[in-house]
Amino acid sequence: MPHRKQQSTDLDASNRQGLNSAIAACRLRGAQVTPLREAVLKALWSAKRPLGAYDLRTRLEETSGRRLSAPSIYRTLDFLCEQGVATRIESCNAYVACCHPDHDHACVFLVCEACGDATEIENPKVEQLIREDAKRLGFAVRRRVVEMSGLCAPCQQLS
Amino acid sequence: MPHRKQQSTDLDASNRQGLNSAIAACRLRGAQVTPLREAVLKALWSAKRPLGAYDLRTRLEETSGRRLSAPSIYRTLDFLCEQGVATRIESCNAYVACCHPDHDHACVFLVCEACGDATEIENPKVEQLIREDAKRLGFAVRRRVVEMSGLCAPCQQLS
DNA sequence: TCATTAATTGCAATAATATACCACTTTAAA
DNA sequence: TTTAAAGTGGTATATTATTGCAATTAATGA
Repeated sequence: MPHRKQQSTDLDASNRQGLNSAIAACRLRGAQVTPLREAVLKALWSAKRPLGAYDLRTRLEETSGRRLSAPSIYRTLDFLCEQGVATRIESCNAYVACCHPDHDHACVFLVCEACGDATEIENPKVEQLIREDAKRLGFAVRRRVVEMSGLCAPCQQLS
Repeated sequence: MPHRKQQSTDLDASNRQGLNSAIAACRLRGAQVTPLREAVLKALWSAKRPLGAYDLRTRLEETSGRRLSAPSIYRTLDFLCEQGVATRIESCNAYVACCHPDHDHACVFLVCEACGDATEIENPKVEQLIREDAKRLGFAVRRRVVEMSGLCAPCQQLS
């Protein structure tokens, strides 16, 4: 029986702050933060866990009352990932709001197979180790994917 | 202009050895190595780079002259991954023969975006760092995905 | 301000990836 | 050799993602 956080459409204070700073970061770079982009980002912040593109679409359609096409969703997600304010979790085909958008680092995600929660942790040492390995091989790293799946502490209790 | 290794259906000596030791490893565990499983594994070893499930199907159909269903391919790939003799590269939706099937470690893959080659490296320190992080959070890691994408040395020269 | 260009969005169609389900066959175990 | 388990074949379908083009909106420069 998985432990599952309650879904809510509104943001608590800390998430609202995260959302706002993400928006500010995009604007600083001269990127347009359109209503659609903001709505998608807000949905990610309010979900707190990875959402698939089509899940996200359903949520946004329910919230906004209008239809959204798959390409719109994917384009928007691509934009948010490029801006570093969202991240694609490759092992889930899903997307989360990024909690540390301000610097270029190797985020490590711990993804619970039972409840679907994804915890983002930072570890500069992991980043550095990998960078050294890559350098030794002459490989120019552009993107890092570090994802652990397993069981989070609450779900271990429940199983 | 990407650097691309030549495709070949036959295995050179080192790949043949890898294939054989993978087969032996499965058998040691009491797992059945059926003709289909062996054929898929051989195709992965001869490709040397990640192949998508449908690519793999095409190759096997060309080699064997008979049709193969998608479910057969996926089931076989799941088996090979469970046995640790193949790995799914999440960021490519593709599969490679695993070069180090014998122990449970965090493989790091360097995937070239230009030529598609995937280099597997071992780094026990990465494994350990991640394990420590997870332990601190009470997270029980089951599966590790560590993938870097970028440009391999030969492709950097060509660009 | 208005024209021009660039960026963004809408949308239909379709591609690519993956799974559910059920019948049948082969292999392993009793 | 019967029985149970494991593996395979195949259809259909689910899920995830992209292409291509038209319409719209926003940014830029005269």
